[in-house]
Amino acid sequence: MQLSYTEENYLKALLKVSFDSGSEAVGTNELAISLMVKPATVNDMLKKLKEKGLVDYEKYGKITLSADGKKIATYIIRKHRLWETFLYEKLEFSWDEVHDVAEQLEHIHSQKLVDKLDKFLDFPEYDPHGDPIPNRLGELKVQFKKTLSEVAVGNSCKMVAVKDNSSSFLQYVVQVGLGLNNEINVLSKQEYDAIMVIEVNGQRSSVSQKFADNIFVVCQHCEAGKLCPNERCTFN
Amino acid sequence: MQLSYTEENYLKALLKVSFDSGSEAVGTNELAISLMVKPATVNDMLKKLKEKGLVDYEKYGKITLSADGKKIATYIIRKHRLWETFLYEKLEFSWDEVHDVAEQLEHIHSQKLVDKLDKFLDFPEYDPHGDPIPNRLGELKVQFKKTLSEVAVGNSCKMVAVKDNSSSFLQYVVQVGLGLNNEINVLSKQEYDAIMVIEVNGQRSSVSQKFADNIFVVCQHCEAGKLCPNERCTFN
DNA sequence: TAAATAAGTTAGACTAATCTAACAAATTAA
DNA sequence: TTAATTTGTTAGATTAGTCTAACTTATTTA
Repeated sequence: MQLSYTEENYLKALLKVSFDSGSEAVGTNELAISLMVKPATVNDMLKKLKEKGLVDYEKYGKITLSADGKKIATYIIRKHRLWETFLYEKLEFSWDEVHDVAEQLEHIHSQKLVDKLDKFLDFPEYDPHGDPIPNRLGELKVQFKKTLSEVAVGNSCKMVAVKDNSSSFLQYVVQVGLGLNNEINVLSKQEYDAIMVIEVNGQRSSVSQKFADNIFVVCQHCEAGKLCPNERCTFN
Repeated sequence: MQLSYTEENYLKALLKVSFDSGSEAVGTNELAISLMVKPATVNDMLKKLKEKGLVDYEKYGKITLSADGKKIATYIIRKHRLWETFLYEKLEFSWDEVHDVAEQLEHIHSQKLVDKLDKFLDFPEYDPHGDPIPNRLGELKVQFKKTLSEVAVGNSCKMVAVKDNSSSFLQYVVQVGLGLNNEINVLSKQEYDAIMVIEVNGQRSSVSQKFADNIFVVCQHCEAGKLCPNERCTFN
């Protein structure tokens, strides 16, 4: 089934929104905001995607991806993250530049291209933002991660990914001296507005709740994909 | 000016048809055949492209690219050929597989991507089919080449490019034992239907006029981009 | 629980890219 | 130099993706 650029984007958005919101079921408005179109437009497209068996959806009900739809959406995520990795690793794009170009490249139709790119990159497991790359079968590593905002004062943690992939956010992250696998010490936290003082490589910065919500971390003793062996770890 | 996928394809086709036909000016029908749409469709698009100042065109007259149009078309060719080179050199695609994927990749919009890809490939001058790759300024190497069908019996020549980039043709070329920079001896030629017997690396094959029309060659003494110093060379 | 608000749907319109069928102009050939 | 043929144009229709404005259903809250 050959889908249009737009249809692919709807499936991808559906997967992403359900990831971010934590719940399988997604609403029309939510999706419209994510895709930057009007709810009416989403409604029209939903009918088409339902017709094609890619979403499960009843009038006035919540939207979920069908098994087929999920497979396709995951494949698009795979392509997106492989391209990001290519741009970053091979073409020396910076962290904050890769997302927008990958948004285009993810829609190239060629199974062979994806497989060969994967091999060329030596089967990477994570993209430059720390997000796991689905494998050929659509499986992806589950990380036991929290957001920085959940870390208690006095604890330290390791940054493993970012939630927001926008250029402006990523540039800010770099400005704070932060990068993947860096250790972060949480020195203090305002009760009123949750502003945190953090320390990274000796550099102290104050960051907002919004900022901390977009940084994913694990306990520095944790290994990716496993529960931390440290009994006192607050991340399990 | 951000052009659509389709508009870009019209400009590219215009450049390609005028290359192939040898004349700047192109007709509606010719273009329609090249793009595999109906003449009426071409006519509609031409009005739009004229509106945007990308083609010069009067009712019932011939079509030519404007300076702006030519620049854009050349840039698309540049992207196409760089991607072909990437697929062939880095991802180990075969000769006949690169074209179709490059047809998609050429429409990715990112100046930075093109420049970085160019650098990554070490500024290649020719693509896997022997076609010259326009540089950043849109300049491209001119080759003093002929088609195999123009070579007289008893002469030998060197294959430098193919005209037809289709998978089926390229597979046939490989089958004949032929590749870029191979020497070809023209052993005989039928007067009636121009069928040629050629020899490549000791392998003899009979090839049709159509085949020979799609193989570009130079005298084996010629250097690309220069007139051959050999006075008896029939290629100058 | 009834009114207010939020969420979702429908009808009707627009644009881009395409088509078919009919028509007009230009070129070629008898 | 007219008729036949080729080439190019126009009008009207279609599909995909989007919109606005008006409407309906569901949820929240006073």
